[in-house]
Amino acid sequence: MKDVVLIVEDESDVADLLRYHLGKAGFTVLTAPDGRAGLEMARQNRPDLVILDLMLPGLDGHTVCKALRHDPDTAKMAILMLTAKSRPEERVQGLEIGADDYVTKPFSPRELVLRAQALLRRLHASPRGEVVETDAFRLDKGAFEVRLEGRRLDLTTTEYKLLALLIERRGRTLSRETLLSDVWGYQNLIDTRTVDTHVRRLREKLGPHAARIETVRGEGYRFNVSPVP
Amino acid sequence: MKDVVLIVEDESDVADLLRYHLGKAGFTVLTAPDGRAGLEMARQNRPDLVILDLMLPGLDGHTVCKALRHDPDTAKMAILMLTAKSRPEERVQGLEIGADDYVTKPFSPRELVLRAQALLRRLHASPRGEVVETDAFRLDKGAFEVRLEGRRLDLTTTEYKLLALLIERRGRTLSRETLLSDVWGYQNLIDTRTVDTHVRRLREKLGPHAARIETVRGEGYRFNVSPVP
DNA sequence: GGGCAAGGTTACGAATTTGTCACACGAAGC
DNA sequence: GCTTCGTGTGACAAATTCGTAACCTTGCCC
Repeated sequence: MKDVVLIVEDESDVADLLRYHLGKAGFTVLTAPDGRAGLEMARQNRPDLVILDLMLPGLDGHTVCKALRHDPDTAKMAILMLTAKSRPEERVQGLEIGADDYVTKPFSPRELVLRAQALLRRLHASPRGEVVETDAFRLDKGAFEVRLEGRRLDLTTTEYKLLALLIERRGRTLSRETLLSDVWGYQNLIDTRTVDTHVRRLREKLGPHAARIETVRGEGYRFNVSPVP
Repeated sequence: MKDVVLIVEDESDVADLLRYHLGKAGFTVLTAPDGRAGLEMARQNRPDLVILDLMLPGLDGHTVCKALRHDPDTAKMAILMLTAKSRPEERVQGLEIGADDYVTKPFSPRELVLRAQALLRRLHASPRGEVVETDAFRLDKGAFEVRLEGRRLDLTTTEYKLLALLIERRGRTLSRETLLSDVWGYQNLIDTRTVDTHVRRLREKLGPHAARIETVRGEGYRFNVSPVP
């Protein structure tokens, strides 16, 4: 189960180094070049961990950290601060603002990865539900969420149920009747065309991956693991 | 819904015979002429059952079977091995590798269909989603529902999350902050009194079991397994 | 190409859901 | 008894969500 890490770092060589090592360690990596982009990406994609440079153009790390903790959607994320300074008072200040850990530059990539893993181990102490993963999708039944390439999809209950069903039975064509009976419950007076509308709404939210939900003319819909040839 | 069977068999007359009888028995039938194609088709189409000839060009049945069991996407499928040999040691070897059942050629189509049906009955009997049961409550995370004395509770998303959390951590007092952070995902923006309202709504739906959600004055709420003394 | 059926798209009103508030109630402290 | 604090209760408006209908596009068969 891949964890998602967001790197907020303006120096691209440092970001690349982090991306390489974290990727190698099995994380899904997102990056943002400045504080404002970082905040937006954190809110949109809900990473498990945010690695935050203290020195940033525009909003600095402390401000971003406070904002993350303050914003409803991002308050729970683990935050690891990166700083060039190692003075104890800086460290304390950082932790007070809400960072979970602190690493000083220059850092050993190995140490950083270990710290990240330790943070997430703590974060995951609460048990998660069952998880189904395909190449780009992750269905987390415990958290009621679907992630696409690490980004959390914002789904309604019906949409979640429908997508969860499609993913669980991926590779199979499911008739509208099957979908209606499993998602809506079986004693329904609901029009089968309703399925079409919900599929459309789902596809909209899947963006470039919309084609994953394939229409099988006269049969129903099917979720494909890899793009159709 | 129809069960899907994948036949991996290089002799087309045998494959046709199987296709005919399984189709007549109500299965959706897919075929693959060799091991490599079989693996690919299994991954793509996720059949319920794979009927696997032991003797195949290229990858042999044992290798395919091991590969199927190794990939999490295909590991749970039922596997029925077909072999020309009936020596007991072959049978044992096949079962050790992970096949669920074994049929020797020449076989009676009727027997094979019966064995396939038996395998699938077993497969479908095992529960899918995670389930937590107390004396009167059953939380089914897979089906997204809570049952009280067998009756399905009609809950909204928020109510379900809240009740699921209380049941999962039953016997422990959970503060409003904890509940907010776990159900809503954060603690900052929402009034803690909101929890009270949702607890009230839940209790309403629990009817005579309302007291199961105990108020711990000044602390929070707690779900009790047995009625409060 | 014409005609038809299946599916895509958009719009919209109704129903549901949700967070907050105001007030009522009751236990604990004085 | 009186006050206070924490919680229960009912109401409400805003936001979300849903199913349907109407219209448009596409694929398929002749």
